[in-house]
Amino acid sequence: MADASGAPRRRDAAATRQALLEAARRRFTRLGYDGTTLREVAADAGVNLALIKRYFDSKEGLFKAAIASTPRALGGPAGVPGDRARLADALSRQLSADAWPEFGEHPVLMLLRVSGDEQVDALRRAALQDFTRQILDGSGTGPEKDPERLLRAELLVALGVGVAVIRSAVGLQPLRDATPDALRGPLRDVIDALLGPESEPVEG
Amino acid sequence: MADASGAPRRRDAAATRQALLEAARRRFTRLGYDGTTLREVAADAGVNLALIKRYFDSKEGLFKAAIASTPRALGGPAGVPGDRARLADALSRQLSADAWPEFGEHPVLMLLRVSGDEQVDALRRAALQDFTRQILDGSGTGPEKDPERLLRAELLVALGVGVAVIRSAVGLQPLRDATPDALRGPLRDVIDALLGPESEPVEG
Amino acid sequence: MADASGAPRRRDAAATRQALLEAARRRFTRLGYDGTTLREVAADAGVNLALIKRYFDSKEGLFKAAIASTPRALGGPAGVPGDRARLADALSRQLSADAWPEFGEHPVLMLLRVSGDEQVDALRRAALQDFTRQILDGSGTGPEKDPERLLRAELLVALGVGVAVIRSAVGLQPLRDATPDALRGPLRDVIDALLGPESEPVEG
Amino acid sequence: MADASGAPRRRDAAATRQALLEAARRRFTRLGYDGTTLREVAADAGVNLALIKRYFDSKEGLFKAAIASTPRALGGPAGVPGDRARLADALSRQLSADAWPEFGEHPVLMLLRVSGDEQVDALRRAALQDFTRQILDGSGTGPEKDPERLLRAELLVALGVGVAVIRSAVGLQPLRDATPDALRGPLRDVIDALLGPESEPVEG
DNA sequence: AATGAATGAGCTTTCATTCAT
DNA sequence: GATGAATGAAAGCTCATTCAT
Repeated sequence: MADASGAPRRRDAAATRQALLEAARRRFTRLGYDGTTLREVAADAGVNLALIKRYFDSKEGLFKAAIASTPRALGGPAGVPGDRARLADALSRQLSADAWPEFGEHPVLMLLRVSGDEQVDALRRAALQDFTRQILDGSGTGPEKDPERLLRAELLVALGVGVAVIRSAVGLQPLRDATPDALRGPLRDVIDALLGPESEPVEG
Repeated sequence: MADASGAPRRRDAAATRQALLEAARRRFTRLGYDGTTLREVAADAGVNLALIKRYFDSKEGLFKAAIASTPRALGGPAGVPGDRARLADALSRQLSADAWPEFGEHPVLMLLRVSGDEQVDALRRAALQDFTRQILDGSGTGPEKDPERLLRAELLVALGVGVAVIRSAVGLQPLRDATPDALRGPLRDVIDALLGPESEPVEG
Repeated sequence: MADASGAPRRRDAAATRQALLEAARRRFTRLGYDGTTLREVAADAGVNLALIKRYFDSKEGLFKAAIASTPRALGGPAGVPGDRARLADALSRQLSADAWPEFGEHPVLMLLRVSGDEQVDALRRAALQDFTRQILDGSGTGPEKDPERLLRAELLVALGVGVAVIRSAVGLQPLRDATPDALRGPLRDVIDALLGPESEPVEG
Repeated sequence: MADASGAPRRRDAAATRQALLEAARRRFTRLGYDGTTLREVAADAGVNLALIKRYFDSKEGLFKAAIASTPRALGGPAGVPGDRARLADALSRQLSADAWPEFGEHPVLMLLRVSGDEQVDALRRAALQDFTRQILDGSGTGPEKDPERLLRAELLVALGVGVAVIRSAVGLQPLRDATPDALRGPLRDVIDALLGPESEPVEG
């Protein structure tokens, strides 16, 4: 569907692997694990089906690689630095309608469902815990580890997941086409509500 | 798994149909569309596989019926009446760990994914719009239909969806086992943040 | 290859199962486990491939059923009764060229190779031990259980297995086309050599 | 598994070919034709898979070479010389439990099954006829070529084949672990029974 | 109304083989 | 001479669906 770009890309293992990985990521993100067939992934990548076994061993291996190669940073180059405004900004961009054009959908969707394999579950949990930690780090308050604070950060993660899921599954308007600008205000309000007033502007 | 209650329930169309529907709802909710097999649904219901065709025509027909039969009320018997505290209360109960024991998971999960069929999409959209409307109705402010207010309500719906999805997919703690009491505070904060301060207690 | 007899034999579970079993037995006997494909077995039986799953669950299930349904009696209706001449007679008939026309080969061939599955191994071992016991029973001597006597009986079983294998694999002449009459003399000599002179003609 | 001896054995065609051949012989003997995969053979030999094509052209080519390179001598360095005792001795050693440690199983097992290819069949037949001839030569009687005598020699070959097959396939005890000493007596009896009393010790 | 036999299509996986380098 | 990338065909298995009682 995508990369079958005429020239058969012969004899380039790295490129072939990469093409398969990207095709898989797109399909897994949009269609889920069961909805994705290896034949179609191979066709998208423009290579032979059996190469999936060669490079990823099995469908599960391909899925794990796809999950592992998914972007995890919430915000800028080095994650989200420490203040509330930047967190709101990062989230509103991440959750806007036209983010992730190369996936077709928000990549977090790949983290959901399938279940069963313990290793996959661990990967998914780790990814989401990563998001939670980034939110806490970016919330501009000390690392006081009280459980309610953790719960509140997880609720913010849940909000993000829910936005991605709803957009992908049913496309409610106006959420479906919301721009970063439209989301920034409401998200900032939610962040403040969940994480409390920003701790003193430490830096003057 | 459930209703194979010995006596073969011969010749009771309505009961048979109902048994199939409930079995299907449970499986679709927990395992998704692809993960649910008609044989198992029929076995759960204790009836013959071919009756699914008779009553629902096809797997998709069964799925549609399951979606259509899913509870839509956010709160009490007639939805959520008009004040902020009750909305927070209803949501915290709905999203707590042990709600919906008869489904195994939060029923909203059935509304997600599969896609493709236009009719199914319409059903799902309608269900989620229903939630949005109930939230707006329950938010204690006038029905001023500005789009941002709608977006903010949808974000609250997204939060709920996200909680259900995360709990089902990966089970982050402490969110996974959160009780209604643990959720009430944070949710109240989010509600207030998204829907603004409650309009003056109209009734004096 | 065999039973695709025009009329599709619709709606007769027992007959369908039987047809599959016979087709499987023929193929397993001639071609071994790996050499037998379920598609061909189904084609031979003139039924759909998926029915193998229905009736035997898997290839291994089919194989087990085929082994279990294989004849085990060395001789007459009730095994080999007690004297040397009848044992020689039974063996020479069993190992002659044109025995087992309905299998294509000697059914003992199905008992060989594949390995791996413990349950299958047990079935095979039991079948061959059955033969050994029948030989000892038919040897006209007391049941003195000394190990060498057991070893000698097993060598006789080995001779039978070897004849079947050689005939099937390479077809050495004159062994390949040997008639019961041609085999009786040599086999009688071997039996006597292995099991010792017949114990006193009891009914002297 | 065997020859991956560190240094990549570069540029030594004969050694590479030999390593492949030995690895193939081991696998074919233990696992049969279908159970042997070329990738594993190549891995055992520590060489690249494609070299099998270079040296043996195909899986069948490799199999033919493996068959052709299998030991055919029944007894000592120059086959079995002429007397009955030595034949029994040679056979009992050949058929004992721990003969052929370098194959894992008795090499005659490679001669069985697969079928189909005429050339392979000819090789196998020739090998078994070789055994038959050695037996007749070693039986201490004149080369009177009557067919029954041939049949009797073939039955002895069949006994050997059967022992190897049973040991490999199911492992009946006590045959499975029989030592040369345990086999010598019974085999001597069978030899005498099949080939008749030794003709006068011609050589004084 | 209800049952269970039968089917066709499609999936993942496995291999021998071929092709560039 | 040797390597590793790439391919095509076929296998076992699963499932929604249809057909005959």
